[in-house]
Amino acid sequence: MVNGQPQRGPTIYDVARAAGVAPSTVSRAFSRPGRVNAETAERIRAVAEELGYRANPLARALPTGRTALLALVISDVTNPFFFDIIRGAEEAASKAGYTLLVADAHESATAERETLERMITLVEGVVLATSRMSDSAIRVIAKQRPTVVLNRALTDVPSVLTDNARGMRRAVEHLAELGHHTITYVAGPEASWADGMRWRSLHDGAYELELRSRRIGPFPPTVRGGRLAAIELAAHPTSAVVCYNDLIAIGVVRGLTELGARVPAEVSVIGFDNIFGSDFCSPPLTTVAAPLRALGDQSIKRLLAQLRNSAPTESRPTMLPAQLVVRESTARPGRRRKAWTRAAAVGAAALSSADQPSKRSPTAASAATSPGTRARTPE
Amino acid sequence: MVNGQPQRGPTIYDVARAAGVAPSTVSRAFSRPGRVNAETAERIRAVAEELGYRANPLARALPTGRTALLALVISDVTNPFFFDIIRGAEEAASKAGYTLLVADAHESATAERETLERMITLVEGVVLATSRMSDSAIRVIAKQRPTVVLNRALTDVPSVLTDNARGMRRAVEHLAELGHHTITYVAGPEASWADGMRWRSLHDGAYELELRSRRIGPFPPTVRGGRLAAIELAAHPTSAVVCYNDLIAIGVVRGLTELGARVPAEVSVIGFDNIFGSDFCSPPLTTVAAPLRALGDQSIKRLLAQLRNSAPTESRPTMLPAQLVVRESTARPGRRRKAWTRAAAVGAAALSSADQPSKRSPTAASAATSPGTRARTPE
DNA sequence: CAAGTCATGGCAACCGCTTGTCATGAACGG
DNA sequence: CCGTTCATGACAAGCGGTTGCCATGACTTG
Repeated sequence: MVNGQPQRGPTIYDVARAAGVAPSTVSRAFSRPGRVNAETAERIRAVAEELGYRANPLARALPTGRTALLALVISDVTNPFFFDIIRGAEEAASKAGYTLLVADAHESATAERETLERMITLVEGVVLATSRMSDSAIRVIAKQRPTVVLNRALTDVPSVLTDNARGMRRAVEHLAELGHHTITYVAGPEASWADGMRWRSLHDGAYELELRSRRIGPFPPTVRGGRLAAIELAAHPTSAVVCYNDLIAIGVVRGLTELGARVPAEVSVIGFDNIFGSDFCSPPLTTVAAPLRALGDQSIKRLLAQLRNSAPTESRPTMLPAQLVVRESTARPGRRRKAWTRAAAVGAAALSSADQPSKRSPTAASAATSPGTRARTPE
Repeated sequence: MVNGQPQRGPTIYDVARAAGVAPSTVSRAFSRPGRVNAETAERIRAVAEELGYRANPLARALPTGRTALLALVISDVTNPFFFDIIRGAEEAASKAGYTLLVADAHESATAERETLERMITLVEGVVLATSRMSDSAIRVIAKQRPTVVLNRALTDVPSVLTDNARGMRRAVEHLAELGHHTITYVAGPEASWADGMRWRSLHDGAYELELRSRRIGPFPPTVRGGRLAAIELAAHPTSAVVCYNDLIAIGVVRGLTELGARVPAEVSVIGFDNIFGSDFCSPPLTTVAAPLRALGDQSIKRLLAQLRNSAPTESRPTMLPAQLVVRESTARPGRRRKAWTRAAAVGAAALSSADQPSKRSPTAASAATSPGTRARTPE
């Protein structure tokens, strides 16, 4: 395009003139089905088509406030956790005739607020996925536009949650069954509501099953954060680790491996969310799968319900089930536990020995065997 | 919030009344710095602050056309390829005071066109990343709004590209150095411009280095697509495979492994893009790294330049360098090539034997060893 | 046949901000 | 002392739709 100004197309006035009716009639022909004589409407539609008329969403939104835009604020685009959430949300939104504005908060409450500030006036509703903002900041938002929070509970603000408690419970049971006695929780961001929830559930579950639990962290919810955690883990070894999320878990596995610990032979690691990549990392991660797509879908649906009813429909949180996916990062505890800790204590980048493939029974039917793999790390 | 209608805040009229000036003066106090007496402006600003006045972007955009919105259309949110592109783009956009609208085309030209249709009137400019639309469809878009295409060349439409040719050349050289004689290219979507480009470069490079090349596909650019490709590869074995992208490469590796072929001992696999996950899959992928972040950043910058100059500034494509990242999915060709093909021919889900860890020299200094890993696949 | 209904289309007033144009008066120069 | 110039602020016309209300005329009904 040549000129800088956005091109303006034909307006209802042009259509009206061409069709020999009033602009208001053109408007109604489109937005108010029965309000206009069928034949007239048809004629108008034909003329509009011919002229290439396209309603200007801005102009429409100005008097009505209906922008047909919904915002989905996520804490980090770079986190695969949000893939399917976005997908689910996008689908639900566009099916309802809305366009989704995806905004990234860069894991920062400030950035989140600023971004929100910028687009709140533009959208009809907001989904805050894994928000890093304070409760009160969220309430400020909720006062301006219908709001739904994802993976966070907040009185008076509708929310959709994963059943972390049950998921975590299953993870703990799994480890208990394998024979572990102590579980270490690798914590994620302090600002994360889910993090507190998960830790509490682990703690309670462990208590009931008579296991010991401890917690380290917080760590950034990234692969890098997980590797940091691995170093700390090396200092105080356990046989079983549950991580805030898969990203951390992947980092932990890699970090431990580099430090010479074998996963799962010496340390079992469980992640959370079942993100893209958790099945093809090495070893494939045992993880508590979040219903990602459904989370996105449901949060938009709740938002739409609110938009329609013009009142926060019953504010009980929507609770979606989690599911333990057992892969190959967990096994019964071995005994060579001290070996790698010492190695780690000595130096950094490991000089371990573990060479024979781990022996554990595959959890599912199919059982092809793959060659070993090295753990070099070109970060 | 209680009422359904988006809340309307104070307007310039309210501010004007409270400050005892005309609305136009309030408007200018904000948008036209020197146009209003400094003291008056200060007073207005104070009153506005006190009233909590926030300019309504819609109302502002209506007469001016300046929505401060930019669209980034990507072919699939679920593809990690776009992570850092989005990041880079988002950053560049918000630094320039624009908000980025990220839209997903679901790998479909139709969906892409529809989405675009819906938001083109809303945005000031468009970046088409890895578009699946036809050239002519893109030109139609470009006629309506300033447009930049990413990873695609198109006369008259500014573009930013990765130097695929050179990257592919490096990949081919790498395989040649290792001693491979034939290279199979696993093709991605036919609608992808980059796909054609990559294949051509591979073909040419192979020719010059006196290797043989062939091509299979197209396959969907997903892990799943890669596994499909693996089956086809099993029918016509080669020692070296270059894939359209990392996702396919990961799928190929997994598929081959399940079929009983050892990677890289029997088959070397190279991916493209260096996406999230390509470093922690098993084995870590040798890949041609695209400058993802820079791609996002540069495409927005070009778009902004166009927006400012109100004319497509010099239309030479911006070319960004690619880089071969050698990890562990490539090695010199082995001889047991026939083994896995037969196995594959026999049945599907593999029953291979390969058990001893592969032996190859790590490419970099550090060299910790990890235990073997199973290839079960809970898809 | 008069009065009441109803379907249909037009008029005009917004929505909130931008901006071209003009009025006003102070400062300034000759 | 008068005519210019300039800074400042107000007026009002849009931008492109939406929508409440009214006018018109056809049709129904008693």
